[in-house]
Amino acid sequence: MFKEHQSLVSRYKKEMKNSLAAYLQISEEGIEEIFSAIHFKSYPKGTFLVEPGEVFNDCCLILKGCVRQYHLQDGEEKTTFFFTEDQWFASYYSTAQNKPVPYYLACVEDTVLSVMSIVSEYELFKKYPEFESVCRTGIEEQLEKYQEMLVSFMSSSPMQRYKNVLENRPDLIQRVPQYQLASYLGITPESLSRIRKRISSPK
Amino acid sequence: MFKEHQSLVSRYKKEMKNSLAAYLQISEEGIEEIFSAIHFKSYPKGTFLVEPGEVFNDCCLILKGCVRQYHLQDGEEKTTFFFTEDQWFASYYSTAQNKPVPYYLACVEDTVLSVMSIVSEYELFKKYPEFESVCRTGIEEQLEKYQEMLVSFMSSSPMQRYKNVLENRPDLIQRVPQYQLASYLGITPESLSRIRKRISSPK
DNA sequence: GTCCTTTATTGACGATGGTCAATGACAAGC
DNA sequence: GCTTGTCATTGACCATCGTCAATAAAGGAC
Repeated sequence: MFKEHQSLVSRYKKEMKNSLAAYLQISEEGIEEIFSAIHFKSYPKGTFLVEPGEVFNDCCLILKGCVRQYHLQDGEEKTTFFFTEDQWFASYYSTAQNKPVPYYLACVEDTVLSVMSIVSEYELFKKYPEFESVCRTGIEEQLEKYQEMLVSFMSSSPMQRYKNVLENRPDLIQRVPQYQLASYLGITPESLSRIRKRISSPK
Repeated sequence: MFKEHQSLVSRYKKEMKNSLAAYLQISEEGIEEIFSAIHFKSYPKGTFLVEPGEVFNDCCLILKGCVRQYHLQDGEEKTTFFFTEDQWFASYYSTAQNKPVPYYLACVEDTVLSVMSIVSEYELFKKYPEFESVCRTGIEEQLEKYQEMLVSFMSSSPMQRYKNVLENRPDLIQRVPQYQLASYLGITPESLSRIRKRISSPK
């Protein structure tokens, strides 16, 4: 683990425990048991969390850093998501069906995650229905978010999509190489370059 | 309710009760209570289930028919989803936050739904954790499905998207007017028409 | 620092999509 | 039957995107 991550992690641990206690009206031991199923991990830039062909069994929350999801299509990288601070990801399908995922998850930056295996999650759900409730609500929110992303993507042009990113996730443009951002917008790096030009010098 | 829907509905009711009993290891009365919160409704083609500005409080499963989600953007209809048999939809965000939805849900055909209000759902969750578990799993599946849709949409061209529909939901092409399908694919009716031509007569 | 790889930009050109207008096909209402 | 309105198709024209190639800029390794 990186030196600069060690103090971060101990802070995150405290925060996480406080959040658990705030959201769950259960016994101290319950909180403790759930907390002990959470692992804090630190990865250097470039690390793959999972690669095509592997089963992905974890639910990961980003505490610091950035993770990119992409797959190869005819030799081309297609970037589909950038996860950053406070966003989480998992593949319930891969875990439940024991099927490999078709994509890479790669750290775009040095990254700190809190990780819980889906199996522990399910065991804890049985034991603490209230924990299941909190997680279910989180999943509902995530579902809503993905629906909105889909709607937004379907009903806008590449230029509008770039402007959306500028508006809603301006940090991404600094953090992420442009060719990755381009495929995230569904276009080629050349087109993104021209869109940026068109925006900066509108005739 | 349509005459031809009445016998359908009584069949669906039986099926639904059987499914509940199969998935939930709880008392007869529990099943009965959950079942009684489900309402079966039949709507003629053209009915709006919800319109922009209204709060949407239900979780709807399509037993028969087709529902289209769309919104207006600069006066243009943007179709974002077609829900058909065995698919369900809800807006947990709208219900939980008491915020209006920004879209229409309109029946493209005469449609039969099973409906449960989200409020009853949450009450039943408290009473029957096992019911919550089953629903959570359903939501996880839905989340996974939307992620895949998003990935598929992001990484394919209009022509590929049309071919995907041909492949995966061929019925849609018969059931739905082409101008609605076009905006579902993110293009204009004219472009869809040309894509169809290109496919049918490849030079 | 230099070298080398990766990434970003630019130009040229063909393919595709958007727009507008005209036409054709079809169904509903009278 | 005719009319009307809706939807689908086609053509013309321009904007944008993809592709390929060349060049410039940035970042790492040494």
